[in-house]
Amino acid sequence: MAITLNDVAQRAGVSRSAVSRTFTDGASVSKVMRQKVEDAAIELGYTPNFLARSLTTRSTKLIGLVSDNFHNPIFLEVFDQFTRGLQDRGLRPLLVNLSETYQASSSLRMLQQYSVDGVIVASSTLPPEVSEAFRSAGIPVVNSFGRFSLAPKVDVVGIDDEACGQIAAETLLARGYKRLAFLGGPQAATSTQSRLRGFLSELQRAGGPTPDITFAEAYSFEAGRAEMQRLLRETTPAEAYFCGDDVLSIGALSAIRDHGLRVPEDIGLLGVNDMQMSGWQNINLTTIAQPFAEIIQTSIDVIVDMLHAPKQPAQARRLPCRLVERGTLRARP
Amino acid sequence: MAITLNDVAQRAGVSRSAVSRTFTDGASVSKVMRQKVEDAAIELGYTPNFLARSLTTRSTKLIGLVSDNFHNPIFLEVFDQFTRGLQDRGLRPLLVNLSETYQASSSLRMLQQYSVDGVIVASSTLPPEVSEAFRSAGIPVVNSFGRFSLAPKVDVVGIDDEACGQIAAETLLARGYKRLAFLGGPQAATSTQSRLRGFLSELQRAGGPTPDITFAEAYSFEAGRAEMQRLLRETTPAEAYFCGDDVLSIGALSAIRDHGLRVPEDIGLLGVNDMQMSGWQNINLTTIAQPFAEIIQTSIDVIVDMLHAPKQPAQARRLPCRLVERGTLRARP
DNA sequence: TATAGCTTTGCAACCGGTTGCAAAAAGTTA
DNA sequence: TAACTTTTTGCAACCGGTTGCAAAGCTATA
Repeated sequence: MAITLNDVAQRAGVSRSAVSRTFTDGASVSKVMRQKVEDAAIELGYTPNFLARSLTTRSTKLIGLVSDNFHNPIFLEVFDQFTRGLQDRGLRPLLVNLSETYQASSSLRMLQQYSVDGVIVASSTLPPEVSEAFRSAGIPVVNSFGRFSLAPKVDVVGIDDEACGQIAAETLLARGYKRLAFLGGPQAATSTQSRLRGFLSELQRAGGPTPDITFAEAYSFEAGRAEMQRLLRETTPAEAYFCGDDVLSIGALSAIRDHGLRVPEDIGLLGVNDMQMSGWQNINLTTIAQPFAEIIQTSIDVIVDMLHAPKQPAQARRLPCRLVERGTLRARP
Repeated sequence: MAITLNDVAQRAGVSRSAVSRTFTDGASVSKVMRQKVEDAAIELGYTPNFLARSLTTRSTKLIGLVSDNFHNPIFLEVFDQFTRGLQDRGLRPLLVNLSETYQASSSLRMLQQYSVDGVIVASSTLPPEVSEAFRSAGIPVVNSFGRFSLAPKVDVVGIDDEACGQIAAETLLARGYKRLAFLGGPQAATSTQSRLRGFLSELQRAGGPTPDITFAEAYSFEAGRAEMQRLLRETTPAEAYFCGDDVLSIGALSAIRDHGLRVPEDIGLLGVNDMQMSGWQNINLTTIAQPFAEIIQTSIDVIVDMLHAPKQPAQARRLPCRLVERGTLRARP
């Protein structure tokens, strides 16, 4: 059916090796030979079969892109940037959607069967074991948006969640807020735990108040809204909330407004992520930006390096967050 | 490095064919042989190499999933459902992100090189030629969210955009709106054109008014907001707007509120898509729902059928839309 | 027990490429 | 022109599998 090396060789009247060589850079081919082969190839519409080639070269240029986060709108931006970044480097993302029905363990086997050159685990909620399994199977892996650790078992690129919590504390204190609260993501998520730790330690250091602490069920609009509704109903609300992430904040925002309160006049709100939507004028969320582009770029750089270099000791990289001022916190007094 | 067929054959003391056969269903292997081989395989941790296999079986189970829409939040839901649906059937999505820097033509060559079994083009904005190129290259292809046509050159699964326009007209007329307007997506998008056509024809049939017609630059929040701002500034606004899609509507909504007008009291708004966010209580957009799950499921069914059956004549399938009542249109009088 | 019929097995060729090696060709130098 | 390098080329083996074919092994039948 498809045109193969053989067809081209025959058409050009040369050996198969010659054809192979004209399509392998760095191989030795004379000008005239190259011309003959390329003419024949164009004439027949030949393109080399990458998978057959991979058998001997041991490189497929396939990168497993595995995630369990197909609901938080921020991840569309993440997938956009990952796919473009990989494409720019001639790599191909094989997308894996982890869920209850498709477990991490089967994804490992599957990606092995497809001989992927490497794997990017893009998730802040998957346990480290998922990434570690790839590494122990000998597959280069990087965990994007993973948790920082001093002695990581796999390469991690993410933000400094504790520093993020600190920034939140500094910001809220500087605005003169007195009664503070932490409205975290799912309690089990390590990102939420680290942010809380940083938040608390900075409050303590600065002699600030002890905040109320609650957790939403998930990083989602509904969870944020539900938890804020509960808080408004059952408690005296704080003056300002440091929320687990933006989508959660937006849920909380809707609950506050429905309750007849104003933001930022009655209640202040601070998110994390700076997703596009947070900049929309009808949301206009003050938030701590994750450097998505840098995290993704760095992750790709790391995995590309691993393709060339032999196995290096794993490293965890922390990239800095920064405050994005918008309209859900009152101005400094 | 990795364990191969040979290793297992040697370990089990049998021929390579025997090993291959125990991992190929439908092949002839005796009980004892299977046992021996499986023992050895487990002992060594062997899994067959899918790519090597594909060389002779001519099936990679790889499906190219190509899209140019990595900005509209609705597409995260789309990718979620596509990847799960494909995974459930043992197929692997190779994600392709088309943009100015990565053209459709190079994606065709690339997907050919990876011998994909089929391609799903998920886009309502890409021209039909993109999908057609795959078909003429002999690769099974289905265009999801593509435009309906009576004599399509490739299989298409989408909504009935004209019917969608009709529903919009009926809905707005039934609410007693007199001054209507169409705020479309990009003028070049065929989806926008078809919806406009259905909208106009139904208005005419029912003896309704002639609507104002304008187009936003893109299916995006900013474009919707910018166009609505312009309308509010330069024209007498209509009583109700039928918008190109939900994200556009949300942009328009924000412009209207910023202008000090209320929705639905002063201006009515009707979207298309019913993305998750439209149900959020602070948006609460009345909209015409696309049957995403069905479109995606059908698309996968179609491509799977094509893998087994020889080339059939192309078919365009239209799935029905339905109105989702929320809070941006006034009630029937 | 011989024979026919079915199942199981291994051999060897093949899928579409790459690559080490040695022979052939081309280029240098004297 | 001869001798020596360097470059180009083809052969053949290999990557990790599958599969048609024929031989070997079994079972059933007479």
